[in-house]
Amino acid sequence: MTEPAHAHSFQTTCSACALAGVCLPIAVSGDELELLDQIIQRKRPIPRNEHVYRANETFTSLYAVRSGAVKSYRLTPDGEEQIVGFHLPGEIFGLDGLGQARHGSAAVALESAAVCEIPFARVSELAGQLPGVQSHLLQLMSREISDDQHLLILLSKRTAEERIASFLVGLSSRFRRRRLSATRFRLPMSRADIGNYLGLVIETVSRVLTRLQRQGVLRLDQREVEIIDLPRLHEVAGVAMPTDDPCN
Amino acid sequence: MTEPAHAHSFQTTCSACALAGVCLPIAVSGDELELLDQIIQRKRPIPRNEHVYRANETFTSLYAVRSGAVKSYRLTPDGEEQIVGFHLPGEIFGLDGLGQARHGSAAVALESAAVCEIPFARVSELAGQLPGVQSHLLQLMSREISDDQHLLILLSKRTAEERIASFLVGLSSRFRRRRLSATRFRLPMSRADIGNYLGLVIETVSRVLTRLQRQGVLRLDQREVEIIDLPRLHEVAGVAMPTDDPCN
DNA sequence: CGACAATTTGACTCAAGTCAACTAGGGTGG
DNA sequence: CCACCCTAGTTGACTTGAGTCAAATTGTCG
Repeated sequence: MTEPAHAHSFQTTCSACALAGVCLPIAVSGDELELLDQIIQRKRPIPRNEHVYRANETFTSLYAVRSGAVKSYRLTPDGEEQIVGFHLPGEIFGLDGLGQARHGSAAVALESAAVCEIPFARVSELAGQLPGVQSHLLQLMSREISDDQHLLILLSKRTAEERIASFLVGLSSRFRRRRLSATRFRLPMSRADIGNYLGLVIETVSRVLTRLQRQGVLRLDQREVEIIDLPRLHEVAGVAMPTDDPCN
Repeated sequence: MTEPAHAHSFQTTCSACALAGVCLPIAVSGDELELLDQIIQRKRPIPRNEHVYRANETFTSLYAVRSGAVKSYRLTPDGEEQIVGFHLPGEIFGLDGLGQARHGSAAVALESAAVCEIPFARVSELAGQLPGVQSHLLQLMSREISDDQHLLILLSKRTAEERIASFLVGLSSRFRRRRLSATRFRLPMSRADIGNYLGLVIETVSRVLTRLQRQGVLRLDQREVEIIDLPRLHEVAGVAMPTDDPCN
């Protein structure tokens, strides 16, 4: 929006980005990537609690997280928020309002975050020409559907302990994918956010976490997590989490 | 699969179909529709409990319900099924495995059903040429995302009563869209399916339904529903259901 | 007509929610 | 540098909505 004509303001090109291979261009090669690179805008950092977009705003762009973390949520009819996803570096968000003209959800930075903005009109054009982009787009959307459906299963059939274990396992593999430690990381979201996402009250989240800690499965210090016994955590989870399950 | 070379075996063309305007071609016009018509295959009726596709089968086609009803479900890691959607005449299903090579869910007929099969490779081609098709495809997927997220909210924050009321309200508007009665219809699914979908046990479904009946909100006779006080039902629901909420 | 499947109803249980203190950090301003 | 406050998180005691188990009822179909 407030981006100057010369869009490449903040940092590298896609090909030089540390997140290449995690992010959008994964299925895109050579000159395709170059084209893409020209339409992606790197926005200045977004401070904690600031919105990337709000529910009902006109849909113009997809976004990729470069650093920090973002949550997206919907408003329930009674005005509460329901978090529908957390987005870590290298992940794309904002797909929801894609067919519609407006966003159905809102996205807000959990901590100071940098995002790339990808004007959809341009991607759409590209998609017409490059089947790689087209199919990658569809892949992203179907992954989103998959993720939501995994979460559905979690919410409709799983106990508090299973939900939280799954959640942590899921985070763990997302960190691993970025070649960060899968067993030691910092939670970018509050207990309240975790609870909201998993359909639990904050007290329950807290209790389950301390229980897992007492059982020696993990160690917690504030938002720092160390998973001591990952196999055990998998067992407790029983079910795979969104975005970490290769078999879709 | 077993379809003869001459694909147009069962019934009309899209333009003559009673469901035109509800189904896929809604955003497609004139000769586009004709093209589409040539790639859609009308399969012979699928008997109750027979699968349209199974989880993990290679993804080849989208499907549209012509008559009857279909549910799609995922298998949880412990082998139970989690229903993720019900599909009524005029609705498209099978979008889930779209980006992936395989279906993540399975689809099975709830009652004897007729479906149209839409080979995706052909649609994909078309989409490259006709932006109308392309954008309609995206629209379908984002509606699916929306629907799943509505269901998420339902499951994570709502009481049994609210879930069931929402479910009925949702069905009601889907019947209305087909220009059928919004207040008198037959449930195509069992109580067990409703419960599974809404994250409730069958006994709870039954109890809530009888309670709503006692309160004079609706009348039930087996699977026949008559909604006596739709506004009241809306109130009880508190939240809108998947696929009936125009504001995405 | 029997057998099986689907649904309803009742009695009891329990996982998670509610309410209410309490604790620990993390700033901020004097 | 410290007193203070504010937010995030933890813990305990109690309540409750929905699940479990069990039995009765109704519908369906060979």
